[in-house]
Amino acid sequence: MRMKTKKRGPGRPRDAELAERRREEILGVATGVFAAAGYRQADVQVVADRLGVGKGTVYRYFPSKEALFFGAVDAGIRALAERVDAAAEGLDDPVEQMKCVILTYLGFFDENPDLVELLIIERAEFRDREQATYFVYRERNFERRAAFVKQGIERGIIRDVPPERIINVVGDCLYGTIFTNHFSTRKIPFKRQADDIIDILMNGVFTAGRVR
Amino acid sequence: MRMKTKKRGPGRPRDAELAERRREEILGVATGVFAAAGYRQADVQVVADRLGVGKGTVYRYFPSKEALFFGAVDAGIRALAERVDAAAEGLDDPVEQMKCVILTYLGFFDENPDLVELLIIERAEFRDREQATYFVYRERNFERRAAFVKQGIERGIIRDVPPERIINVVGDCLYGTIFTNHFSTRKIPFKRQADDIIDILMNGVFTAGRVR
Amino acid sequence: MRMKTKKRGPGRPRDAELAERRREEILGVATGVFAAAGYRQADVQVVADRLGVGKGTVYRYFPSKEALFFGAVDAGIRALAERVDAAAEGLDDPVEQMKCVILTYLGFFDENPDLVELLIIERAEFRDREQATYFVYRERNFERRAAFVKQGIERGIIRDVPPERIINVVGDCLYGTIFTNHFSTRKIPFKRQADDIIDILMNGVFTAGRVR
Amino acid sequence: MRMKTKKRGPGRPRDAELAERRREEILGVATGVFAAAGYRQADVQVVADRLGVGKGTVYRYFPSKEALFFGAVDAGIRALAERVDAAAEGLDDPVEQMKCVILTYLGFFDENPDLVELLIIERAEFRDREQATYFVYRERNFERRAAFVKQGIERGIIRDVPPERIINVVGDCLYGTIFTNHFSTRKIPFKRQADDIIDILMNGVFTAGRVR
DNA sequence: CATGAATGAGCATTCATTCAT
DNA sequence: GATGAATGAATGCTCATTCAT
Repeated sequence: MRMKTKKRGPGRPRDAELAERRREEILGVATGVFAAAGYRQADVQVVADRLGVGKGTVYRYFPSKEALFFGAVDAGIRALAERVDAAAEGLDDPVEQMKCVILTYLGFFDENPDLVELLIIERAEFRDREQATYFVYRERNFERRAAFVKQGIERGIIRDVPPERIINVVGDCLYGTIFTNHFSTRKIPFKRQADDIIDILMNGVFTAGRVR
Repeated sequence: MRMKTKKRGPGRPRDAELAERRREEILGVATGVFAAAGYRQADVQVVADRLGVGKGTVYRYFPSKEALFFGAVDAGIRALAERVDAAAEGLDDPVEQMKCVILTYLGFFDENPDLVELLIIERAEFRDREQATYFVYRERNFERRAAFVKQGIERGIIRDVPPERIINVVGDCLYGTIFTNHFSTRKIPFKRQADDIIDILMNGVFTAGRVR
Repeated sequence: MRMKTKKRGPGRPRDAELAERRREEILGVATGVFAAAGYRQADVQVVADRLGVGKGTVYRYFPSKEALFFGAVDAGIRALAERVDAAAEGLDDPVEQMKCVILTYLGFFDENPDLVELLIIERAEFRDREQATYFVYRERNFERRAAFVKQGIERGIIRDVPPERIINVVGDCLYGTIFTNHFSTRKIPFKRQADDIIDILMNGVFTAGRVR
Repeated sequence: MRMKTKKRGPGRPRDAELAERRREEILGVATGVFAAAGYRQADVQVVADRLGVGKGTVYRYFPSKEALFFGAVDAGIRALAERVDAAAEGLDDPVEQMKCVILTYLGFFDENPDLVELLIIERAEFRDREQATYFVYRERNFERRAAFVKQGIERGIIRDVPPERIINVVGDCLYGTIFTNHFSTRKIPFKRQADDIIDILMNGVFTAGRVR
């Protein structure tokens, strides 16, 4: 870790901050370009043009188009994770947490539709990868969510079924929802959509009391 | 066996049946090639090679690579629709029907993983299309499903919520599930998966009796 | 010349006439197709389609696309020659003959614009040929025209310059005229155009009496 | 010699001059290749090979084969116009000017036979264009030529006929001449040819004094 | 460091011609 | 004879990546 507490000496400063800012700028533009054009169709030259820099400069920051793409996906997923974590933080009630996660998740993709495109593109172009970026994220959260579900079960709020089952179904439902939102003509405000999903997932389709 | 009862004019007769068989053969191979390589990477020459025909022959049946791709997607979606319709036919009970649809749907994609790839590729490559093929299929079934849900509500089996809400959530859940199945390392037998989904969607996450 | 005075014996008649008619039909269609599309772009299949026959049939009458093209050019040039010869026939006055030839020539190409295209296409595509078809035609007529010019000189009507000079300039002028007519936006009725050309070529640009 | 008096920003500087030189080099080679092979048959790779550069480089300078072709035609026509204009400049006598234009025109095409091929190819391949490049050039010069002809008429040197008539016939005659020169086996030194054309066009075919 | 000129592998598509029926 | 299914050679164009300046 480089310390920056001391004043630097003479000479050109290694402006790591500037570099970092530049990197993020590039990723922002790249996200838009990839989302709009697809991986193959996206032209690194276009990214450079929009940034007002040379193509070589982009290659200084990212060794290849692929690296640029994955940089964009990672940044997107990281932003999603941060947002969801921040929203869920401090919510002790499992139910409240689940509701909050759903709402935040849908809200995030509503604001960042490009990321949905990136996720689909990742799968379409890099089908060899063992696990897509998104699912790495999902796995990383698994234990935390499972703990919450268990808590809910212990408190008698959540039905006593394997937590994994709940997490999977909820996760798939959300994943399917963002895809459908962006790939079909369906237009529902994400807040109402969150309510709908929460209602069905929480209470089920059946009239109360009836169990399969 | 081709009947030749009618006199025919001079020249080589068209054999519509043979042509249709050939068309389907081509689509079968193309599905595999596209699913394995992606749209851009897929080489029409490879399709021809696998069929043991010339590239020109493929172009006799499909005017372009794009047409070939959409032919494959359409055939897949049509097969899905047929299978699900056939399975659901004759089931009067809304609940039984819903269960059956879910099971058949997951079973179909379990058997035909290539179609999942095709769906994702369609979206990744042809993002300009107003509505992806899959969603045309979903819309086509909407009314039918809504009628069943209403029936279930009238009979007091299904909670009295807008049928649209149920159909959307169930649909998104299934859509998300097949994607997750094929894009993550998760491996669950589709039957158990169907049971899991049915359990959660039918009964909800909450303990019985509790409503939001 | 095949005699058909005697009745033929039994068996299928060698219907040479039908074949000839078919050949001409094909050439007529081919002329239009080549003129409209150019040599490379013209598709033999299109010729067959317009005739309502199979592609193989066209190839029965012409061994190759090239033969088909040259057949069309030859037919066109032959028709031109016939028309011009017929018109000039019986005209003894060299001046009347020259006028008549110019008028007929321009009239022919006015009626048959496709032939102009064919001539240009021949040159554009078959630049290896020693002499284009059109110039074979021009050479074939050279002697005849020269004889007339000489006659005119002897009679004191035509200036005493090498007949070749006159024939070349008149020929080039006509050739340039039909090309210009079809390749530029210039639209002048061919009769007036003939008058213009005749006026200038006959009387020159200078005021009478003045000679270089 | 490139001046570097001004400070420039980082990165490789654009060298507009070099680029222009390169562009012209490419056009020169392309002219030869198109003239020799025709548009369709010409292979951009051959152009690149002859230049000793990669195919992509050619495409850096010209966005398409078509643009390359039209670039070559334009350059040729521009060179023609410059040469003719330069030669005619300062000649006040309408007759001298006309003679000079004819001589220079024929001389130019004698030196640049490739351009004749390009003109014919343009028409053969791009028959949809409203007006071929050559005729744009001809139209551009029309007014200027007409003014000279009028002057000649006023001075009593040129017969009092519509100037348009003279310009058209002379223009068509020249156009027809260059085509004939290159498409037939006729081989006449261009100077003599110019004299022949001038003689006939100026003085006419008829013996002096006789007018139609 | 930044730039952008140069490269060339990679792929869809067309269509003349052949020949089994 | 007639047909049309099959073939495959031929080529324009794109764009990631490199590297001289």
